[in-house]
Parts: sequence; C-alpha cells; structure tokens
Amino acid sequence: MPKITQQKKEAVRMDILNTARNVFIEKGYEAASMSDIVTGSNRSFGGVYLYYSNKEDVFLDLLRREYNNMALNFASNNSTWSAFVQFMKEQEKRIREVDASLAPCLYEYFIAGRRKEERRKLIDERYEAVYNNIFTFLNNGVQRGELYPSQPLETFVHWLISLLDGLFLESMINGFENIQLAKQFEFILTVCRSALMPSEMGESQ
Amino acid sequence: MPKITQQKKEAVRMDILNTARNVFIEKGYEAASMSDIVTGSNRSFGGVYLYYSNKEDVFLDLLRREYNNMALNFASNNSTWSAFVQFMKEQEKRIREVDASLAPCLYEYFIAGRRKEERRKLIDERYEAVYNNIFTFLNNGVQRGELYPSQPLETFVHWLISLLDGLFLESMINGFENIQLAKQFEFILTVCRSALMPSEMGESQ
Amino acid sequence: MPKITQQKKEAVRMDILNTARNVFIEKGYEAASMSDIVTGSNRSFGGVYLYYSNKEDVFLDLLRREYNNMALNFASNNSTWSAFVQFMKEQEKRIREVDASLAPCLYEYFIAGRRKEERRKLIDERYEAVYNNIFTFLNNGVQRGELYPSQPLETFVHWLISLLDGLFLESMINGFENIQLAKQFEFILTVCRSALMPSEMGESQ
Amino acid sequence: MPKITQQKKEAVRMDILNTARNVFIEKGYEAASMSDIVTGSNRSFGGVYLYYSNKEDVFLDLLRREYNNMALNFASNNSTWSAFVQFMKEQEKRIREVDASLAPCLYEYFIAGRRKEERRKLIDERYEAVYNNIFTFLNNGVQRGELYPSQPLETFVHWLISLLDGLFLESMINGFENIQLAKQFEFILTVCRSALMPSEMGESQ
DNA sequence: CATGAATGAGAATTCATTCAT
DNA sequence: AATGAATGAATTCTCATTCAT
Repeated sequence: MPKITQQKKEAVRMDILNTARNVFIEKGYEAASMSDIVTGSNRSFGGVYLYYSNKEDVFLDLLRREYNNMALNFASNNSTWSAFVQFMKEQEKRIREVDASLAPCLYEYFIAGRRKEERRKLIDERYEAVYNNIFTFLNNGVQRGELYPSQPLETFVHWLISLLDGLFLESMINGFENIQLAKQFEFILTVCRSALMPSEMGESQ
Repeated sequence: MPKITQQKKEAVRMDILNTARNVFIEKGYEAASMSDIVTGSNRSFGGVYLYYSNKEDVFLDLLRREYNNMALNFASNNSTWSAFVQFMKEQEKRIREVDASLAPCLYEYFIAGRRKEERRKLIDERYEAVYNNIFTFLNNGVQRGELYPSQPLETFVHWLISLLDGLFLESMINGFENIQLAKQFEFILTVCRSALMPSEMGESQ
Repeated sequence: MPKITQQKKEAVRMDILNTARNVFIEKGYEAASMSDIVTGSNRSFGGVYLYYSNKEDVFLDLLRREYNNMALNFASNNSTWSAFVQFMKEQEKRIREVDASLAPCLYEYFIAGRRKEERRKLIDERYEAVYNNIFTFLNNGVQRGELYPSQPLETFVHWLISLLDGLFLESMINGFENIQLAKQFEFILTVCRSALMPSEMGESQ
Repeated sequence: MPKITQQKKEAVRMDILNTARNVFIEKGYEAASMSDIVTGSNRSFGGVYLYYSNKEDVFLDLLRREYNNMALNFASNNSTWSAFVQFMKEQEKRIREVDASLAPCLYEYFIAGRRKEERRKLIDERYEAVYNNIFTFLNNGVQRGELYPSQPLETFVHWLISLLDGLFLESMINGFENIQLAKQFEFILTVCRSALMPSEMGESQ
C-alpha cells in the first residue's frame, strides 16, 4: 500500500545520514544540532523528524550502519598470525583516517554519556562484541596449534583493545604523524609476536 | 590602594574552582553549566564572572592547577628502571581513580574541541610536556648505561603515552575491573622491560 | 458518469466520523489530532481531507448528525406533564452517560471558541433550537389547559436549559454520583411541578 | 541578601499575571501561548521563565490569587436568609461580568483536563471548598432555627452549585441578556425560599 | 479518486552572559 | 567589588495542511 516503498524510504534515510555524518564529523556530537542536519540535507524539520525522532536517534542509526559493515573481518585463507597482521594493518589504516570518521564523535558520545543507563548498554555491547571477535579468532589459532601465547589470551585481548583505543585517541587529538603511528605499529607487532608466539617462520610483518 | 587583594582574590578563585571541579566531574564538560558552578559555590553570577570570563576559562584554570601539581615525578633516588616501575604503578593507581578525576572531562574537552585553534595549542603543549618528561627521564637512564633499549626511545615513549591513554579511556568507559587492568599492567611491564632492557637484575616488579 | 458515488461517499464519511467520534471523546477537541483520525480510520491524510477540509469540519459534521438524530422528542401520546417527566428522565440518563458522549468536547469547543464569529452562529442556532423545542412543547400544554405556569414560561425554559447544562457540566467534571444527580432530579421535578402547575392529579413522579 | 526583594519580585509577578490574565481572557487557555505573555508584558522569555516555569504554572498562580481573594463571603450581620439573598445577588453580578473574567478559561481548563490526574486534584478541592462553604453557612442557619429546609440540605447545595455553574456557562456562551439572567434569578430566589423555608417574614428578595 | 511524504510556521524551553544598581 | 535579575539567541519538536504522483 505504501506508494514509494522501502527503497525510496531507504534512500531518504541515506540522504539524511550522509548529511548527518558530515555534520557530526564537522562539529562533534554535542555541538551538532538537528537544525544543521535539516538545513544541510535541504529538507524540512518535519521531513527529518519523519524518519528520526531526535539527534540521538540519527546518530545511533548512523553508528549501526557504519559499524555493521565494518565488522572486524579476519582473513580466513591464511595462517592465524598473518591474518592477525593483516587485521593490524587494517586498524592502522583506520586510525590514519580517523579524522574523517565518526570515531571522535563516538568517543565523545561514550565519554560524556558513560553514566547514562541507555548508553551504557550500547557501550557494553560494543566492547563485548569487539572483545569476543578478537578473542575467538585468536583462540582458534591456539586450538589449531598456530599460536602458543606467553600470556593469558584474555589479558592480551583487553590490552590490544586498550592500545588501539589509545592510538585512535592520540591520532585524533594529536595527529598520527606526531605520534609516529607507523613506527609504533612496527613495535606493536613485535610485541604481539612475542606474546602470541606464532609457530610459523619467515612470513609476514 | 587595594589592600587584601591578591590573597583574597586567590582564595575566591580556589573556592570557585573547588566547586567547579565537582561539577565538571559530576556532569562532564558540556553538560556542566555556569549556573551549577555559581549555585554550588554560593556565589552570584557576577561574582564568578568577575574572576572568570566564561565556562572554558574556569575549566582551563582548573586544568592548569590540577596538572601543574601533578607533574609526572620520577623518583630520583633509585635506578632508572625501578623509578620507571614506580611511575607505572602510580599511573595504574591514577587510572583506577579516573572516575573521580577530571580526566573524562579533559578527554571530552579535547575530543570535541580538537579542531578549534585555541584548544589545539593547549593540546599540543600538554602532549609535548608529557612526552619530554618521560623521554628525558628514560634517556638519562640510557646515558647512564642503565637502559639498552631494543627500540628507538622516541617510538617507545609515543607508544607508552598512547597505551596509557587507552587504559584511561577504557577504564573510564568500561571500568577497570572489566578490562583486567591489573593483569594488563603486569603484561605491560614485561613488554617495557624487554623494550628498555634494564641492565640490573633481581629487583623491581 | 460517477456511479457508486453518493452512497459510497456517505459510507466513507460515516466511517471517518465513527473514528473521529471516539478520538474526540477520548482526547477532547483541542487535543485530538487529524493524525489520530487518519490513523484510527485506516485511511490516508488525503483520503480524509477529500471529505473534510479540516478538523473543525469533521467535528461540525459529527455534531450535526449526532444532534439531528437526537432531537428532543417529547412523547406525544400522554399528558404534557407526564411527557415532560419522561423528557427529564431522558435528560438524566444522558447526563449519566456524559463521559461517553461528545458533550464535553462540545462544551470545550463552544467555550474556547465563543468569540469566534463562525462558531457564534452555530451556538446561537443550537440554543434557539433547543429553546424553541421545549418552549413550544410546554406552551402547547398551556394552550390545551394542561399547565398553569406560575412563572413566565420563557424564564422557566431559560432556567431549565441553564440547569441541565450545569448538571451536564458538573457530572462530566465531578461525576454524577458526587453531585447526587438522582436526588437533584427528584428535587428539580418538584420545582418544575410547582412552576408549571399541571392540572392533573395522581400520575407521574 | 537578595537585592531587590520580595516586593519587587511580587511586583514583577503581578505584572506578568496582569498580562497573562488578559491573554487568557482574550484567547482562552489552550490558544494562549507563553509567547503572548512574554510579548504582552514587554519582557523576555528568560524573564518570564524566571518566575514561572510554564503556561500552566502561570495560570495556576493566577487562579490561586483570583479565587483566594474572592472566597465566598456571606454577610454575617444579617439573618441567614438575607445573607443568602445577598450572596445570590453577588453571584448574579459575577455572572454578568463573566466575559471579562477567568471563568471561561477555568471551565476550558477543567473540561479539557478532567481526566488528567494533576488537574483532578484541583477540581476536587475547588468543588469541595465551594460546597463546604455554602453548606456550612446554610446549616448554621438551620441550627439557629432560621431555616427549615423542605429538602435535604446536601441535595440543595449540589443543586445550587450545578445551577450557578449552568448560568455561568450559558452566560459566557450565549450572553446573560439572551438567557434572561435577571428574571431567572428572581425565579431562582423563589425556588430557594420554598426549599429553605426561612422563618422570617417581610424582608429581602 | 487516493495516497502519504513533505512542509514549515509556531510553540516551549534553556543558559551563557551582561549590566544597572 | 559584588549582585542577581534580565536578556534573547538558539534549539527541539509538533501537527494541520498541501501536492506531486
């Protein structure tokens, strides 16, 4: 019965989200206003509120889409270690591009709202998802005899997440060149190698 | 002609800042209002604006004082490595107490304002100060033949700062128990040891 | 050329009005929204606006139909007085059911809009219709020698309408039990009897 | 410690309320906006919100003051019946002036909000206050042997309130001339007399 | 005829900052 | 110096009504 179906609706949403994305990146979460999104998307207030009921709603939809697509994918056709190395390269790339990403907004949103019940849930879910993803991947490597970690894997994964978060943070605040991101990654891989003890030789890095 | 001035002035400032500190910790930077500070300090709007010309001004004075006192102090009576270990213990302690500190506010302020020219300066200064502090300390150890770093010291220091930042961030968002902070620190010290290669034996940790 | 038209049209109108009635009763005139009516009748905005050009238009059509059907009918096969008594019983019943009726909405509409020219006309018409209806009925009784009013009939009728209106109002606001509606009606009939002086004896209340 | 004390504050409130009163009388409760009150009182939004937190808050303060002053005062130096007659004259006067009073607004407010919990309380309180006031007064007359009511006093008082409410309503909607208010009051006093049976002779009416 | 997405004016509310006293 | 009432721009959100399809 709808005249201009799901597709059109989806298109409008995408249009709004595109604008919103730029606005959020440009101004940050708090400083962004619905008015910015409305104006930026050449739409009316009503037109935007038809799809999203407030700023947070827009932001959360944006996040959902952004981070669903970007699920941490570990290459599956290689050894665990080389897939891990690839994953780390991917992370490095992401960190370089942090300024044009929603990440700063996300951190702002999470930090400022870390005490708000509704946001906590999201925060916890996200951390758990990332943690499980990495842990499972590495643990498989252990099961298959490809890794002989010198540390409890749990600790390593928590550490890795903290470290990556720190790199994101420093890069967005200080810029990736200033913190010698590339060199740090070389060092980090060394650390990871001696913590995970991949059995293979030669390859990767 | 003004008599009591300087001392009195300072006392008023301190009083305002005490309230402001609590307000910022409680609510975060954006969400804190001048009204909270005015009311909380049993003062008038005019009374506060006489000393500070806006919210940011209050916050910056707060930061300045907070972080001047708390300059990273490395113990000087010990070996470089054991002073470093002590430094790291101090960091761990601070991270545990992050929730009652200005740190979350600071991150919020830096992230949201990372594009604003005026804030950039402060950000850069702070990073440089911390970096130099740590670098100089470790480098002295190297000069004195107490450390034989397996990595360029520059990279190591950048890495350390990022990592500590990441731990702060994760602790304030997810809680230090959830990220196994203590165990991470054990692991981190191991990594630091093999990166810095302290010459001594036995002691530490 | 149009075939099914008139009947179909009427059917649609009735369908819309049925929904609208519930919406108005539920929410009141102001608080009711076109959206409620549109959604409630499983119709589209355009679909409703095709038949009614705005909320007021819907409401007025509703009123027209509601109060046409419900023209005050005085029983004709009895004496004037007993028909009057029956009329009063009917009023009492209506008042008891006021909460499920359009009356509250109507009062809201009339009170809020008593200054608006367009509404004035309707208000005046309605009052006159009710007044004439009752007056004519009673006056016939006088002509026929069944009533010997101790008061000018005009005054009595105005009084009766005010009183009934007051009872409607109090019942919808305070509830008919709280205002002892039944006992009031007993008293009122006594008053009416001594004001109208029906010639008969024995019968009725 | 406040600079421009209670008196000034009160003066501002009165100023706001004066404007608000006109706005409410002019437009009705729903149709009145804070903006009207702000503009009308030559004040700023903030300036009004400093004293009242929303439209309802303004309205309720207005009511409180309006109806506190106007507590139904029965003359005490006369017989019960003549005080009652005076009370009724007072009511008639009020009804004549209903168009320049808050009453229409009040009815609107009560009718539209009769289902809202917060308003119910106010409604009930007001009814009870009025009821008790009249009942107590008349009952004293009974105790003192000045009245010999032919009806239960409770019923009479409920009836009187309904009737007066009806007269208010009809007057505000149809105009007091159109409903022959004066003549109605004559009739009503007759009815009251025969319901209350004052013992005295001659006087009043 | 019918649809329902889109419009946009309007209402409420907040809060950093000023300024008359 | 100090006060705190007042300002008003900025923001969020709603809903009757229109109009392209």
